Order: sequence, then C-alpha cells, then structure tokens
Amino acid sequence: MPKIVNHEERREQLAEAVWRIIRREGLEGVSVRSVAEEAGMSLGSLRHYFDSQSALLAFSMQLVAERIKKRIQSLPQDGDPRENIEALIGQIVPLDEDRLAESQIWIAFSTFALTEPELRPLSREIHDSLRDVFRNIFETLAQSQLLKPGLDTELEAKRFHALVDGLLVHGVIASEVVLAEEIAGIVARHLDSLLVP
Amino acid sequence: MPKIVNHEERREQLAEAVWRIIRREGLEGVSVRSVAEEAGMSLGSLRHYFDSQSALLAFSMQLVAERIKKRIQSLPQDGDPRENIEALIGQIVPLDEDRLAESQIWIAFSTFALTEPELRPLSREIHDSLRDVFRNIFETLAQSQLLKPGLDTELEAKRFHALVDGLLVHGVIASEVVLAEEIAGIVARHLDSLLVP
DNA sequence: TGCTTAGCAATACAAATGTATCAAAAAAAA
DNA sequence: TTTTTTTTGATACATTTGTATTGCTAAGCA
Repeated sequence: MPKIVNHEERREQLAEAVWRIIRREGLEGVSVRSVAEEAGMSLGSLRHYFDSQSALLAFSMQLVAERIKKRIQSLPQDGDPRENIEALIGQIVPLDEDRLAESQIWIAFSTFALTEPELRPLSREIHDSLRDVFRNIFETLAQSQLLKPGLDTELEAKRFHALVDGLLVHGVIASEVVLAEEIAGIVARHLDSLLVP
Repeated sequence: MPKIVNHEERREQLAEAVWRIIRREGLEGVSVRSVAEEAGMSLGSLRHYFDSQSALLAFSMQLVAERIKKRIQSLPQDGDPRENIEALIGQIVPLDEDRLAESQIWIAFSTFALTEPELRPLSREIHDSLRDVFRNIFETLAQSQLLKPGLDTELEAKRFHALVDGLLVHGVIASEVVLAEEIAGIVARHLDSLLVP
C-alpha cells in the first residue's frame, strides 16, 4: 500500500481552500488551479480527489451546510425556551467573525445554486430544513402557551425565518456597519413582540 | 455623419441582454460573446458601446437599480400612510413575475459586488438608500402618531428592512413555493403589529 | 456627388480554463 | 528486497475568455 493519506481529510482541506477563495475573490475566483494552489497541492492531486470541478463545488457546499447543521444540533437544549431560540439564531446570523465567514460562503453558494441544476436541490434542502426548524419552534412555543394568544404560528414562523435571513444578508452586505449587538437587539425585540412576558 | 443610432438605447439593449443571461444561467454565463449574441449583435459592436466587460456589468447593475428607484419614486403618495407603505414594499418584493426577475438580477449583482471593488460602492449605495427609505417611513409614522407607543423607530426601521430583504431572498430561492399572497400577508401582519389600529 | 466618420463585423491573440494522460514517487505488503 | 498500488506532479490539449486591431459600410454634410 502507498502513502497513507486520509482521503476525507484531504477533501475537506480542498473544500476549505474553496471557502477561502470565495471569501477573498468570490466564486468567480474558484478554478481548479486556484484551489489547488490555495491548498498547496498540484492540479493532479486535486483531480485525484475530485473528478470534476462541479464535484468539488458540490462537496464544498455540502460541507459548509453540514458544519452549520452539526453546530446547531449540538446546542444544549437546557435553559428556558427563549434562551434556546436565541442560541439557535446566534448560530445562523453573523454575530462573530466565524459566523460572518460562513454567511459569506453560504450566500455565494446559494446564489450560484439558483442557476446550477446540480446544486439547486441541495440549496433547497437546506432552506427547507431551516424552515422546518422555525416551524417547530413556533409549534412548540404555542403548545407551551408561551406565544401571545391569537398568533398564526405558520405565518409567524415564516416571518421570523425571513427576518433572520434578512439579518444574515444585511450582516454580510454591510459587515462594517451592522454590529453584532444590533442584530441581537433586533432578534430580541422580535421575540419580545411574540412571547408572553 | 454616419448612421444615426441612439447610443443610450443600444447600451440599454445590451444591459437587458445581460439580465436575461443572468436569469437563465447566472452571472457565470455572462461573457462579452454571450451578451453580444443574446442582444443580436457582433462582438465588435458591443465593444463599441462598452470599453470592457466590467463597464458593461457596472452599467447593467446601475440600470436595474435606476429602474427600481424610478418606479418607487413615481408611486402616488395619496392613499393613507399604510397603503403607501404597502405599495412601496410591493415594488421591492417579488409579488409578480417582473418583480421576481428584478429580484433575481439584483441578488446576482449584490453577491457579485461583495468581492468586486468596482461594483461594491454602488451596491452599498443602493442598500443605504433603501435603509434611509425605511428610516423615513418610521420617523414619519412616529410623528403622525401612527406607531404604537414606546417603539424604537431606528430599530423598527432596521427590523422591517431586514424582513423585507429576507422576503425578497425567500421569494427568489423558493419562487415556486413562496406565494405572492404569503409575502403580502407577512408584510401586512408585520404592519399590524406596529401601527395603531 | 464625393467626403467624413460613427457604427459595425471579422479576425487575431494571449491568457486562463476544465479535463485527460502518463510516468515518477512513496510506502506498505510480499 | 521486490512487488504492488495509491498518491503525486508534469505536461498536453481543446475551449473559452477578454481585449485589440483593422478595414468595410452607410448615412449625413459639404
């Protein structure tokens, strides 16, 4: 057997190189050559781990989605419901540098996926699963009588989901201006308007 | 003097060709050749109207921004304040096919501008001017005593702005699923929660 | 009628790109 | 040590890309 190389690890290294290029130059800057150089390996090496550029992009997109998903799933579910929700949102919205990086990468991939049949299903799947998360939140809140009476849970879930994604976009577009506290404050205000005191 | 050709009109034709390609194939599909073909003219012709590809892209982005801006400015300001606001939002959010097209194009350009120093200022300018629109709305509402008491107008402006941009993104990502009435309903619900009855 | 010049089309060219091929290198297994 | 096989690097190639050049066309002006 030849040199022992952790196949999956190498693939993740390449995906992370893709991410760095996306942040620096956008998806237009991602070529097989630029990625290989960024990852410090040769073109032939990259080709050994990914049969095509689109396979590399699909994997890179999938990986960032998985990382976010895992981080969300590993959140402690103690604390009161409201704290749980704010912790969850804090994993989505760009409150710190890491989250900002992820948001930039995710926006780039999502936009790209709009016209790439190969990536679009994945993009939609992530979007839908996040929508379901919001649905669950509100159904649980309603059952626990924590929601103000008379609210349409389905509509409120969609409204909150849109607000959170809007904050994510604004955090990326105006990252020097939109402060983390601002985002947190808006989320807090929204929850105040929905939950019983 | 040679053949009389409306210079500006030709440039707009080319910009519209760019838009069609963006909708169909994304910004990656926009090359000087594909645009020339889409517009039904030769490469040399295109070059005659735009010195470079980035000039073409900058103009195309500027033009879509101007068209939206003009449409917003030409809105009748009669009707009660709430109707004015809903009419304004209706010009931003993808409630019909034309608005959906504009949203798709705008998202593509905004994402592209994140890493293109030449386009970024324009993107920020549009973002900021829309932010000011929301600010004005809420300041006017507050002065007219139409806002529920105790609201932070600055924060509410940002919250509404984020919600609207989030709805725009969701309308584009899930255009087959997110219905126009849904979007309108969410906006209406949000205004209900802010305005005095 | 001829002249001037904006508009246009064709061609060229270097650079970058995705993909393919192939042989060398390296390390485990025999 | 020899064999085997994954890993790696180099090179090649056809396409596509942005840009530049050059000459032709056509329409208004003298």
